[in-house]
Amino acid sequence: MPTIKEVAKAAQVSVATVSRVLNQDKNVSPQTRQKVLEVVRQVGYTPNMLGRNLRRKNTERILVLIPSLSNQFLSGVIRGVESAAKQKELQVMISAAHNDREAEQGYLEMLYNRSVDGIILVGSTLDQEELSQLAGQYPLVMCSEWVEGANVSAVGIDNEQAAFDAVNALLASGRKKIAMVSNEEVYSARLRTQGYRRALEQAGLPHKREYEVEHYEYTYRAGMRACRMLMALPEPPDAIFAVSDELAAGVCKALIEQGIIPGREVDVFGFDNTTMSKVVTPSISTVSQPRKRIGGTALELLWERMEHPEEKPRLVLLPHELVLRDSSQHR
Amino acid sequence: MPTIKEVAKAAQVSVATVSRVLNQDKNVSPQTRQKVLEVVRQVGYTPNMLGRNLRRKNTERILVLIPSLSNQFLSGVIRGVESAAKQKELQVMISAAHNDREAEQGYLEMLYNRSVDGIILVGSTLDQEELSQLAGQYPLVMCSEWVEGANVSAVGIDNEQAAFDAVNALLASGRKKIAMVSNEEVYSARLRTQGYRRALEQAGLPHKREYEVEHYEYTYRAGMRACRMLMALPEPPDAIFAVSDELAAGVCKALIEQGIIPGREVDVFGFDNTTMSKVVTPSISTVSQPRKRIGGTALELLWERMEHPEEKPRLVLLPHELVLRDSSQHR
DNA sequence: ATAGGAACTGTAATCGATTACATGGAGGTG
DNA sequence: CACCTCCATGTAATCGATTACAGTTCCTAT
Repeated sequence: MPTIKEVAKAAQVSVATVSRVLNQDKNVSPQTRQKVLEVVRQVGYTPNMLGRNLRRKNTERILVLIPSLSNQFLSGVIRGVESAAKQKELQVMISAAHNDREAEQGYLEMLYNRSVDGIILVGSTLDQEELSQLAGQYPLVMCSEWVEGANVSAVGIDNEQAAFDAVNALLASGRKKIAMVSNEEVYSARLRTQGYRRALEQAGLPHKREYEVEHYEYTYRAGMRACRMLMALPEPPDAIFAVSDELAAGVCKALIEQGIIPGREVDVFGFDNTTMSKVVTPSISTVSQPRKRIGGTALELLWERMEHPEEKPRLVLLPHELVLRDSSQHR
Repeated sequence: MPTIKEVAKAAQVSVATVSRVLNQDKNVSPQTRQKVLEVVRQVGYTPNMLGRNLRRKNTERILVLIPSLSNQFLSGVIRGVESAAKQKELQVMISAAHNDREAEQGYLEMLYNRSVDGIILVGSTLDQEELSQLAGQYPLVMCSEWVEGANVSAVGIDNEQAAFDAVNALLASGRKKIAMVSNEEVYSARLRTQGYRRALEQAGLPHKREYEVEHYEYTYRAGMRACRMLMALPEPPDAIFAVSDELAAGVCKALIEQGIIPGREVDVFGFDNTTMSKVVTPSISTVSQPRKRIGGTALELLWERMEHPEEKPRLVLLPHELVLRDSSQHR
């Protein structure tokens, strides 16, 4: 791998001139430019980014740090990030923190040690204090999942309202005994539980404690377990709202195992509009988030932080939509 | 963000000494070490990786380049890469190339320009020539999906044999009209088609051209389309083998739409043992690959290339397993 | 007592680029 | 012709670390 020095020698110019050619500096005569480019092509020179980055003090690279890779919804968000990043000529890298605090901190350190120019963080194991402090010093924004009270730019949907809407859809088709499968560890899920409660309250329905089932994983197994618990109650629910499609798919599977067809005796509602909600039979009603727009906005917010670090962080809420399918009655 | 120079001044030592302390060089007296560490903690110093990387000529960072993020199977593979990388103290970054040649080349350039120390490539749009050349110069290995004839280390399963086994399982339960949904653009799928044909041949069955359906996507929609085509044939198949679970799920969905229950009149077999194959009803028989082991081995192969670039690339095939579920008859 | 070596520390070169500043020549103007 | 400007190019400083080499001190063995 040749260096700029070797190129300079071969082209019989100084390294400065080579650098100018490569960085489109106008102060180069057409002939020298030609000659340099010729040599560059001939020896197959590519600038060493380690040198460039050190001098420029940046990398033109950002990191998207997500909790887990096997998340269809997030892959849509990342598509949004990628296409917005392309506009700004930023390279996008992804890493998974797996809800491991140490791993997360290891990746966040890339801000300190300048390995990346900024980070888009999806969820976090850090607290509001730590996040606010970090975001105050470095370009850091949150996306889809954020932390209550943290002074960090963020983008997502209005989770409380979305859950409220979903539950109202169930109420509208006559359901009265609506259960919820949630996860109090995640802020977005807590908000959804609040929306669920508000909808019940507004409809004048009591909200029974035993209708709120907790699970710390968004897996279909957890959904199955939750469903079995709910259906074993003295007064089983006639609708189940889960905070993710995979949970909802598990709920449906457990119902089917018991001979109950989702959408008939019991309605099921999911969240995120993933492929799974479309593929399973019956298909699952769900809340759709504008994934690509969320990702694109996250990048814009990050850019804002990079260009104007002094400005205040802001929260952007984008509109959600209900997608009604066979797992819930409707007309 | 303080630099090593400022730390040195504050600790009243030279930058060399600070560097020695930070890099566990034994030639430092306990007192100075103490003092330096004190200052480091106090000012919150973190070494700037851009400087370190330039000097050391490496980044201790590798890239896993995959075609798409929304792939449950690959996320397991990456878990395997991550845990093996942890042992070697390498940081793992992931990027998606989306089958876009330009995007792929942009990421591969990170080898040339030293942004990463090595790349694990899952599939590629490059040809054997280009890949061989690249892998000859830089640490590059392929994983799960590789390219015929490329002189590159790779790890995966024996796709031909796996398909052979899957089709034999269908034959064993009495199926005779077995169709296949494949993708001739992908080498692993071509191998699977070969295994399918070999199984039919060995069973003395003709392989009908119209039973081999092509699709260039691994989506459930493509699976549905393929299934509708197959079932519209004058002599529809009594079993359908798809090269991915998502395709298989689409096949099942289309069957159900026609009132046919997978596993009764028509068997369905998928590939990869993803969550989806378990969640859908009926659950789908599939081929399971040792994902984490594949990922771990990919990292070991990459490490081999990094440490001993002169040694010949090698191909590692790991064992697969059939997972029989409700979508296929069996006893 | 002195040579030799070990232990500790500092000076300065180095990695590969970018870029501020200096320089020299061409061309224009009064 | 003298002077100024502008363009093209080169020289050298710089980014922030690591590390080869050199120097100093002090201990030990003869």
